[in-house]
Amino acid sequence: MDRAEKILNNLNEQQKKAVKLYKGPGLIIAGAGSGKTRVLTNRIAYLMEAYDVKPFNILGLTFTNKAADEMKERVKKMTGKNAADIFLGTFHSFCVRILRREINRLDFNRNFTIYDSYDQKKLVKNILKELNYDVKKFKPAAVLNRISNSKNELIEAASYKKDALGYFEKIVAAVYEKYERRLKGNNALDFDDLIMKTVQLFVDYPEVLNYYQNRFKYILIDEYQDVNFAQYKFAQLLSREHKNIFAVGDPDQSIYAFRGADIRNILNFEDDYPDAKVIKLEENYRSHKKILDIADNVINNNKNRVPKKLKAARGQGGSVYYKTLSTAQKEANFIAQKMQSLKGEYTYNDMAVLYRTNAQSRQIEDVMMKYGIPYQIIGGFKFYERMEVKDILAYLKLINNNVDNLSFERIINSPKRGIGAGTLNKVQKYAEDENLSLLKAANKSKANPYLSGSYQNRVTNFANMINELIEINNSNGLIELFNDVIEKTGYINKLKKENTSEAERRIENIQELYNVVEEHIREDADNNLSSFLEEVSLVADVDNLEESRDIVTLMTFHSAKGLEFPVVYMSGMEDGIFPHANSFEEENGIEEERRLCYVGITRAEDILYLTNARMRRRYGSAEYNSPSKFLDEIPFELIDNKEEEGKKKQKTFEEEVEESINVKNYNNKTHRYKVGQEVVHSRWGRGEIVEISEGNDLELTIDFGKGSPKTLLEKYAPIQRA
DNA sequence: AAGTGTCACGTTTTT
DNA sequence: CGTGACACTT
Repeated sequence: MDRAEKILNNLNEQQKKAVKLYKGPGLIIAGAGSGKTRVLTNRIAYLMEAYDVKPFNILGLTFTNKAADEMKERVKKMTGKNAADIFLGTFHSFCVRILRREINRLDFNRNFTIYDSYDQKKLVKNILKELNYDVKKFKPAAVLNRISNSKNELIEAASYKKDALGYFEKIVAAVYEKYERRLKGNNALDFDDLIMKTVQLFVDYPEVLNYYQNRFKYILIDEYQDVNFAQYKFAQLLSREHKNIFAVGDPDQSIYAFRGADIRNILNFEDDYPDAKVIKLEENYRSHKKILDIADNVINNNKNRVPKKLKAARGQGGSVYYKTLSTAQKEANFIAQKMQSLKGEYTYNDMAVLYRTNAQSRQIEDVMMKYGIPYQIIGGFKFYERMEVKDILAYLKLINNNVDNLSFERIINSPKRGIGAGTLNKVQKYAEDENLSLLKAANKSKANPYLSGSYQNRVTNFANMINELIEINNSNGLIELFNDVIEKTGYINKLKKENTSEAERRIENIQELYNVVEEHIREDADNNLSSFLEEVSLVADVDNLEESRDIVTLMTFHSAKGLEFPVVYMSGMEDGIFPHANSFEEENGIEEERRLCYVGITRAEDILYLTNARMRRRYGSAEYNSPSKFLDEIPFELIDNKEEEGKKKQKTFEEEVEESINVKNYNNKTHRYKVGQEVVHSRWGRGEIVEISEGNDLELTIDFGKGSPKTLLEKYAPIQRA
């Protein structure tokens, strides 16, 4: 059997048809778990083996690096070494690659900085203030949202202004214009620019478009249901010449409307590409039938949808449980208990907890710790949002792009060097007078008339330090640069002097960032500052998913797309949480939430838990939600534990609360322990409380039967009531 | 300039 | 409940 034939092995008929598509547009409607990654990777391999397509003529676009890396790995396995020449990456990373080569045409410099949402918000806020708008009345986030949406629709500042009718729109228009000028001045692009500017380049410079059209003759796009207008246009332009566009997606899994994804892009594919071959993959290899039936019942409530029904290749079996708990706390406890009892039959990395908002992760995390269940949180881990990490990155950004004024502002007095807001203001004023970047202005501080002598010195010293680091970057590698940034800024030294546990954590985070640098060099064999910053800017949370250790995964429904787990816990199934209250007024909001629910259900292979709480705390105060309307859409007979639940007399809410708390009053709070009570500790096992004392914190003395009784702080001890 | 205290406000979801 | 913005003090 030759290699091309081998690629078709173990594929079903529809998959084979898809993989064998050669030229012309193709649309693969791939239901959840129908092997879409397999089709994508096998088609890439098949193009090379059967049709002798050169790897460097193939472009594969995904939404996360993780998806791209997985595909790369699989293609490599099937075809051998030449897979390295295929461009497989995210829309954003591909666009950055083009822009690094071509952006000088748009009057930017190649070493542009990529601003993240935090930077963007800061910039918008500065501009609102400069334009004398009240930031409390006109929220930077809201203004930024409008700007971002416009960019996703390829609407430039000038044309936004033309159509701006309302009062708010006019303000947005003014900010948008200034925002664009500021970005250009800082030689920076925001996320949305990465796509928009590339499209602009293609439209304005036909020779550029022509080059990339001929370079990438075969284009494959994953998650096509989630492309926004800019990405849609981008793909259309790039494929216009050779028409070899192969789009894979599932309209029922479109969940990114809030960032401009437009489901019509996939629904209208055949209008855009009239001779498109359309293939449907409806065989699901992931989930047991019961789970698919539930998913099917839920998604069927969407009106705006092309009917489709998945067939369960795995057949009957699978379990679905539904449990309501009195509080979110108990819901988390319930999940942890079920995890422990499934452990053995399943491993921890077979299990995932999904929730609608990141804020919900906290109480689940607490309980995981309490039970000693190892876990990872996707997205809640805001490493790159930590102050110290952002500071060090700001140094690196300024070194890489000397006109990046936003980074300059961030670090000129961090760590503290006696340059406060007043002095910064004077540097800015001088920079404006002389039309200089802040760093250039700082370099000329001796001539700055606004600054007195001692402040001239402080600013000059700072500028000199940056100059030195720029020199170091020119002649040394990344590691040396990183070490010198730490050294010359005295960043870690100053933290050490603080001698607090908080400072200790900061130092650890900086060391972690150092590890990221090392790993970047190791994996990409790339010792270049610009590529490091790019990688750091374009990582998705889910890219850091740990799969080799035996740990449970906690993440949002959104992050879970594309993943699968034998055991899935869908938590917070409550109206207002999921579907989220904000979706109630949005047009098609509920349908989008329902698709998200569908995504959640179809992550499960064997066992699905649906849980909710009657009471949960938000902003510190109690909130009472009724069960999610999506639960009503699941036929009763598909729930496995209904009898058990039915037999047991439902306790009233008050009874359950009574049972769980209120043993003794303490600091105006209720707690759950009393002397003589049995508890279980995650490490020492069963024990009895022999003493309770009330210092600043509640202390429990517990006798575990071996050795002397141990005194533990209630708020940290990994214990629960037996 | 830097440190401390008080108050309002927020949470969808993310490349 | 936390965070962050701003006012006030040193």
